[in-house]
Amino acid sequence: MRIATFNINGINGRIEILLRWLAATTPDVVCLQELKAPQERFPEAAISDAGYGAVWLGQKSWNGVALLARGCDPIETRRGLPGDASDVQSRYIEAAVNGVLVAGLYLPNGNPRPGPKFDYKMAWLARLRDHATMLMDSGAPVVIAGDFNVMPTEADVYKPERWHDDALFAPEVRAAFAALLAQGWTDAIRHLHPGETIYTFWDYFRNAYARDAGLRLDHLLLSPALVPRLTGAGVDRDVRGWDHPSDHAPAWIELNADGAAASPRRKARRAKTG
DNA sequence: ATGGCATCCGAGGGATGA
Repeated sequence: MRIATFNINGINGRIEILLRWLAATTPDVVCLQELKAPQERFPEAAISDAGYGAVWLGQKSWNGVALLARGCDPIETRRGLPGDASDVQSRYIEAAVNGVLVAGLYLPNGNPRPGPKFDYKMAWLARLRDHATMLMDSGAPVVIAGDFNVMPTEADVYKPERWHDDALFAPEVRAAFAALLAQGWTDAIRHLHPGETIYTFWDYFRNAYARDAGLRLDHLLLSPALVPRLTGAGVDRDVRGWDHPSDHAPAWIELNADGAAASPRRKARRAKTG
C-alpha cells in the first residue's frame, strides 16, 4: 500500500501534472494540499476517470486539501482541525482507507515572523498536537501526512544558516515539531534514510531545483502500529523537473499488508522452517 | 541583503507563498 503526499500548488492549473503522476506511480492513497480552488471547482470527474475516489475541503484562492483513494471512496472521519471554531482556513481532512486512518494537512507558512501569521502557525501546531494525542491514544493505525511547512533539522535545509529566523525553521517551530514526534510518531522518510540529503521543495527562483537548493517540508508520520509495516519511503524528485511543475515534489511511503508484517522472530522462524 | 517566480482572482495589479 503506497501512501503519498503532494502539494500540487493549484489543482486546476496543474491537473495534467497530477494525472501524469498518478498514472506513473499508482499510489493507493494521496494527500493533496494547496488546491487553491473553491469546493465546487474540485476536478472530481477527471480524478474519478483516473480511478480515484476523493474527499476534499476547498477554499477560494488559497489552501484546500484532499484525500484520494485508488479504486474506492475514502471514508471521511473529520474535516477541519478541531480546537478553534473561528478558523475558516481549509487545512485538514481525515479519512479511513483500507484499515488505515489518514490525516492530510497543510500547515500554515507563518511568515513573516514575528507577526499574526506566525502566531496562527504556532496556535495551529498546538491544536495539531492536541488532536494527534487523541489519534495516538486511539491505538488505530494512523498516518499524518502533508505539507508541514517545517524543516525538522539542519539536515533538511540546503543552507541552514540562512533560515534560522524564518517561520519554517525557527527554534520554536522545530521544537513544536519535535514535541509532536515525541508523542510516538515516526518520521517515515527520515527513519528509513537517516543521514541522507532529502528535499521535497525547491523554490521557483534562482534555478533552485537545478542547484538542488531545496527544503524538506513534506512529511509522513506513522503511529507505532504502522512502523513494522514500513517497507519503503521516498520522494518522486523528477516530478519537480516536469514542464510547468509544482514547487513541491510528491513524497511517499510503502506499507506491507496488514498481518504480513515480518517481526524479527517470525522472519527467523520462517527462515529456519523454509 | 535583496529579488527572483508562480498561483489565484478577475480584468489591473494585489495578496500570498517559502
